[in-house]
Amino acid sequence: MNTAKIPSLGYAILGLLHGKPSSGYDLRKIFASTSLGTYSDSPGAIYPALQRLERQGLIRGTIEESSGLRRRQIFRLTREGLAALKHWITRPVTRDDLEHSTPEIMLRFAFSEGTAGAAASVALLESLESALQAHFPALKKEYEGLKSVAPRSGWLAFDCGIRQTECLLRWTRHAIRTYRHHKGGMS
Amino acid sequence: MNTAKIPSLGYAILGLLHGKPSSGYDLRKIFASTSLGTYSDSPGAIYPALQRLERQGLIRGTIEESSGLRRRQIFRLTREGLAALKHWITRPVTRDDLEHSTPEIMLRFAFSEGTAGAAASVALLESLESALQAHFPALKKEYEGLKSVAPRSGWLAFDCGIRQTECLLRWTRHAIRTYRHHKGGMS
DNA sequence: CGCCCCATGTAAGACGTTACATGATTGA
DNA sequence: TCAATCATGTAACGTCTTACATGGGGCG
Repeated sequence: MNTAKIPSLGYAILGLLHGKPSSGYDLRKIFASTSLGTYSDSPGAIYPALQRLERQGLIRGTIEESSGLRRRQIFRLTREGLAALKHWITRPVTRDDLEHSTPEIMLRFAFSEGTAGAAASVALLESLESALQAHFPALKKEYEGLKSVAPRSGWLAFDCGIRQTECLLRWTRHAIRTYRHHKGGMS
Repeated sequence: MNTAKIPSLGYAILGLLHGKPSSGYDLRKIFASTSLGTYSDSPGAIYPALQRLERQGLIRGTIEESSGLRRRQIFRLTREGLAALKHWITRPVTRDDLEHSTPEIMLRFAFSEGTAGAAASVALLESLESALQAHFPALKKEYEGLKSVAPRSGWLAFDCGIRQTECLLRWTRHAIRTYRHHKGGMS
């Protein structure tokens, strides 16, 4: 398998293209108008990213001549691109994922059902739940150590992190229940 | 005023140095052992950052000869550095802050009390609260639009974002109450 | 005609990552 | 003496940001 690293923006693009083949301009509009991970809508980020993905064989662009407007290139996922997307979505959540990029986990989950099916969504959620449970005691312990030495605003900020983690865990369980409840309705 | 942009890591360093003058190695250990924003502990990030900050006149390093070990350079904030740190902390929270970097707001708050005093901490919290309140309706509206068209995992992921925002707002109010309750005890 | 929207790109620079290099001291 | 730890740094590389460039089409 091609193991070149793909940045978060790359996966966002792959996920969007899987949903609907689009041009670079279309993608820019999506990034500009929605709070999808809040990636930049700047051409200097998106067009080079598309070039990289095409060079890696994960997407393929075809020029659309039909309409009267200027040349428009529509990109589609290749088989390899779909495989890379699925691989990214289905791999288990690690402690590292948790500490460095919760938003990226959410991006993975957002694309999971349409790309890999509801079973993969649930698997990702369960992986996230257990990673959170494993991570939580260490967080609490660091908090206890901090509370005695840090200024008030320091431990309060840490408290915010703990609350957000608890909130995330509650959401995870809620999402799992949502899937279990009406288990039908796969796309 | 010197308006060169300072990246998030730069402010993290300024805040830590304000708390306690340290060497690059000390800072690396702090980043490696605590979950302070989860910055990298790699020398390739920290030493260049220290050089930049010194070039900008925000910190000054003095070589410590005393102990038998290898040359150690201890960095301290300059007056300009303290001013830059205060300026960063006391500026109001914008919608842009909210969308792109909640962790950075938390870093600002964590350093606020020790750097600019409890009054600045409360001001930052109040600014955050009003920014969150202003941002919330738009979030909800986007959610309503999404719910009808996106796959389940898509709107569930968005729901997570909403819950986290609510959680952050609750924490903000809790933190404000904490300050109001025993208003004494400034550092 | 001038202006804005569509649509694509490039160039320069900043920042972080990974990996490597260096050298001194302490302890087995 | 060999390894680990303290302590600092550099080099190559990839990616993102900001700003600029280009060019067709519709509209007033």
